[in-house]
Amino acid sequence: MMNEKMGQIEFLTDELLDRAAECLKVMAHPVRLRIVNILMQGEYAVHEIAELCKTSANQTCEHLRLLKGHGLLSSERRGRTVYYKIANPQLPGLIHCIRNNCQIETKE
Amino acid sequence: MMNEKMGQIEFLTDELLDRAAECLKVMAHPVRLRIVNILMQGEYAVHEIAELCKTSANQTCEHLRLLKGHGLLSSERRGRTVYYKIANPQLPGLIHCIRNNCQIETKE
DNA sequence: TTGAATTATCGAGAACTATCGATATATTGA
DNA sequence: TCAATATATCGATAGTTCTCGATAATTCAA
Repeated sequence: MMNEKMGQIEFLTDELLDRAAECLKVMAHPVRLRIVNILMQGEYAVHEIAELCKTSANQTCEHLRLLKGHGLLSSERRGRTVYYKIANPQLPGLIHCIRNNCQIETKE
Repeated sequence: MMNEKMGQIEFLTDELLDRAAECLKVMAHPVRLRIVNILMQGEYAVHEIAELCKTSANQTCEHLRLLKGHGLLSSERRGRTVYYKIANPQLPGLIHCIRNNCQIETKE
């Protein structure tokens, strides 16, 4: 069926698509995008992130936990403060790409 | 607070982050990623897409409707067949970027 | 006009995600 | 030890998304 259409463009594997969808689901939240955008400048404490994102401490923790759980961030405690930073080097590239390609109309 | 950290990297606006998150939510599904990946090769009929994605006709229609509703795809009926194609020129770039940057471990 | 093919929509239930308040844990300093 | 600060977790609720079967709409051909 439609063999003439095949060729030129690569077909992604199911496994890659599953992983990509999973990754996108994690990123598909305005606060989590904001967190990653902030952390592109360096390491920040949870309370600093919460303040910059205007979200409660516990919500901030949950977002951070999710991002960390997917290997996107890492954390380090120093005293009673926990600092988060970007752990996955691909993340800034993804953010730049989203910035350039997600200027898409929002409707349903 | 932490003024010394500001600078170098751009801060995205809330509005852009909201739109980006919305866009990512639409893309954050393996079948919808597959559909876009398929349509990067050209125009396809609904039943062809369903077959290639191994999904039922009605589910395929719903995914297509969602993607079309966000301006990512467009459709054209010829006879009793409806053909879909990519409507947003940014989409292939986003797919390439996802392909390159979403090689991320899947866990919780 | 009837039936088949193709696409689209609808409704219900399941599964998942977000949010919030309450509470727990960890660390420091008085 | 006690209180304060900072972070993390828990449980309930609300909201969203997914999936599936049923049904509707459109078009063509017999």
